[in-house]
Amino acid sequence: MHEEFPTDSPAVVTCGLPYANGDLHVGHLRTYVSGDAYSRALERLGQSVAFVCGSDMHGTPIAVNAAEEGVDPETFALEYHEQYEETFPKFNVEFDNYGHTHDATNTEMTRSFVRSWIDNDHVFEKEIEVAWDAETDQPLPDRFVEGTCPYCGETARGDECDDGCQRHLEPGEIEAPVSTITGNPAEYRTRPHKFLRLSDLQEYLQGFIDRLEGTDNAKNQPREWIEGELQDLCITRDMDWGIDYPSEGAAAGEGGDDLVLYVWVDAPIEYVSSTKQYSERVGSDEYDWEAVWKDHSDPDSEVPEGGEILHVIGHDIIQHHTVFWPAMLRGAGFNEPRAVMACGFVNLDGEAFSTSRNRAVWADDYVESGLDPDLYRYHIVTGSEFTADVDFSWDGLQERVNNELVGTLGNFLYRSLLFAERNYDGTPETGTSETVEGEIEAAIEAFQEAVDAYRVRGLGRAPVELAKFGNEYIQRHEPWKLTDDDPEKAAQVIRDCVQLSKAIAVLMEPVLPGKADALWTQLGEPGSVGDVGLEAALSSPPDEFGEPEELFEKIEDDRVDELNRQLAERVEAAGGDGEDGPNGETDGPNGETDGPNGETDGPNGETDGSKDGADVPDIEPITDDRVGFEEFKHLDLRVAEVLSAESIEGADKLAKLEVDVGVETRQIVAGIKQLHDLESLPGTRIVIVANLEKSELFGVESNGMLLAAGEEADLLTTHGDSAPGTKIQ
RNA sequence: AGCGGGAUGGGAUAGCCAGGAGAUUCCGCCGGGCUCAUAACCCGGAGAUCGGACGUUCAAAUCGUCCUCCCGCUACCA
Repeated sequence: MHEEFPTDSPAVVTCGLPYANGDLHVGHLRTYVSGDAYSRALERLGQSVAFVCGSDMHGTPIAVNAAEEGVDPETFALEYHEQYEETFPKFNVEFDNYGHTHDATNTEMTRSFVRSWIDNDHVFEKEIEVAWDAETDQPLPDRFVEGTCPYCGETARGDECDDGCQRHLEPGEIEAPVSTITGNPAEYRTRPHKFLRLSDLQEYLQGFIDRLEGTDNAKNQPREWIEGELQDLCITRDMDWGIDYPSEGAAAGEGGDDLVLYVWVDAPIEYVSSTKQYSERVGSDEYDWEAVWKDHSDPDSEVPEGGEILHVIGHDIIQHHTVFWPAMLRGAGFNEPRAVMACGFVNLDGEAFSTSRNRAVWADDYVESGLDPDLYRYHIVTGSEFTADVDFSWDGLQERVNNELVGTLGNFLYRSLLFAERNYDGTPETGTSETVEGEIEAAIEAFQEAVDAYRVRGLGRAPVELAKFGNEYIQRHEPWKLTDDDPEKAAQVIRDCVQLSKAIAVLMEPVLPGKADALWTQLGEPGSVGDVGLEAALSSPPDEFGEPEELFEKIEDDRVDELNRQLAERVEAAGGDGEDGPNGETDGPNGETDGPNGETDGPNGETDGSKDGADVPDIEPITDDRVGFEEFKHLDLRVAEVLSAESIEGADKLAKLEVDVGVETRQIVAGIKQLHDLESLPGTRIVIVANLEKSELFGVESNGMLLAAGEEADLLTTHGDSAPGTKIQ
């Protein structure tokens, strides 16, 4: 359906926006390194490409954290923005443009998107119930409220059930809301909000998903959502921090209604804005953002046309990029993504990162280690397939570097170029053999295939495979023996090796850009290898070059020991006393900090001391909300006798009980596993709600509910010896 | 139980979508070679019923069905 790369259209590669709310760690960097490598690979193929990104500045987590620190959200977010901007180049991640969602370009671009939706009649207003803090008299959007998820019953944030079922929650959905500002129960108030009518675009999205390229997870996962009924997206929030909703009544640019746009509206639009900034800087002759992003198809066409839009993200935000985002683009008359590449998590020594336990290797840790950024890049890109999880560890890094980069790649380059320089002052005067030329062509082919299949790992493998061939080749021909016996043959072999070295420089550029440039210079080539295409892999190297240097150095054992020790000490320090939140937060696995999802806060978390006090059990006030006697009578409470109790495999708390309720034997599930000795339960009289709706937990049917008091689940029983089945009234 | 990811020589991984001689790469083990090279590199070897069972096929690691086990997330009706 789509043409192979390179195409005549300009391309844009984007990475999920880092959320300006915390430090970056080596897990986050997987996306940025991969995007950078992929973008560089497209350039090697001759594709015109812009690589853009920006910081995500809005949303409630930033507003909440800024408020905690007593600074305004803009100052707070800008600080992280600047930090990110400085960090990326340290990993050779070089965006053509790096903006942020709060800048003038994105503010205006976002408003123009919204105006287009309004003009195209995709927006409607609806009164909805939103959480409200009565004490401070303010609305409580998204993370300003916590409560119970209506789908799974877990504690959830206002916009996302982060601990539970991971669902996106629309405003007003959360149950038993509590203000995170005052800790008071929140009220619901009716407020008018704006919605993007996704149902208008359902048919379009179904076609879109069939056209979408990229990794399998990104292509398959959204089908479930798109084929179901799409819920309209609430695009506004009652808060100050964000981009004002462009009110129809007010003058252009003026905000209205005290509403700002939901952070997931302006965040992806930054992809467009950032491209525009790049375009404006280099000139539209060089790169035209509108050619990429605008829809250039016929007005009636069902398929938009434009440039090649490629999104590199973590797989926690697939839904936003394959459902909401294309709908947003389509609704505003824009082009659609060609591919979404979603990567897996990064684990640390086989376990998930845990920022709250400080069990993480931060970007700064790596920078301070003094190790070359290309080593990290190689390790993370080739450590597993892109969609699979990948493990980061200092030991793993050492093994890969010492064996593959030093032993295979570096060694081949060094021995070849040194031999060439000593014996021929550079490139021997003869042509490349057919064998070697064929080998290089095959490597180029493999590289091209990796790009077309969106397999970043293949980009890193290609140069190492070629070096491996080189080592075999040089060993097989032993030119050091031939210099006297057959000088012509020796020159031929070394000429081949120099050509292989040059090809390796070109092929390794995407993943190992710094090292590739160093090699390029050693070869006596002018300029940067980043300026040449793949065809340079087969063109003649300069006649002369100087003595080469070792491109990679081994990582010594004591270095690794030291790095491991530092990490262990830090985990120890953080874990020893620094009480986690009750749930011991792990970071959104791979750390796509993009958007408000996938974010977890730092140590301060969301338990504020007053709530988890096990010490002074506050007696819950008795509710004023009276029920009538009739209503009470609806409950059918019965005495029951426990016949058996067994643990439910896999559940922390649940036990399966068989109880005798006189007329029959019931099976019920109760969350008492840790609180009672199950073996001692049979024979115990308990009280159950006999007419509770049946449900299934862990695949076990629960037909009724056991009653118990308080946190310790003190079982309700009878004072006398009422028979099982006796009704309680 | 649901969703997702796995199960491939001692460890870690590729191959599976587009079936074709039992399979990649890295480490480890055994033996040999080379000495241009960063104690590097090259060659050879031991070692596997490609989790299990059916099925489709001339042909299955690869496709289908069922099953077992592992991991992650979810579900924990107090």
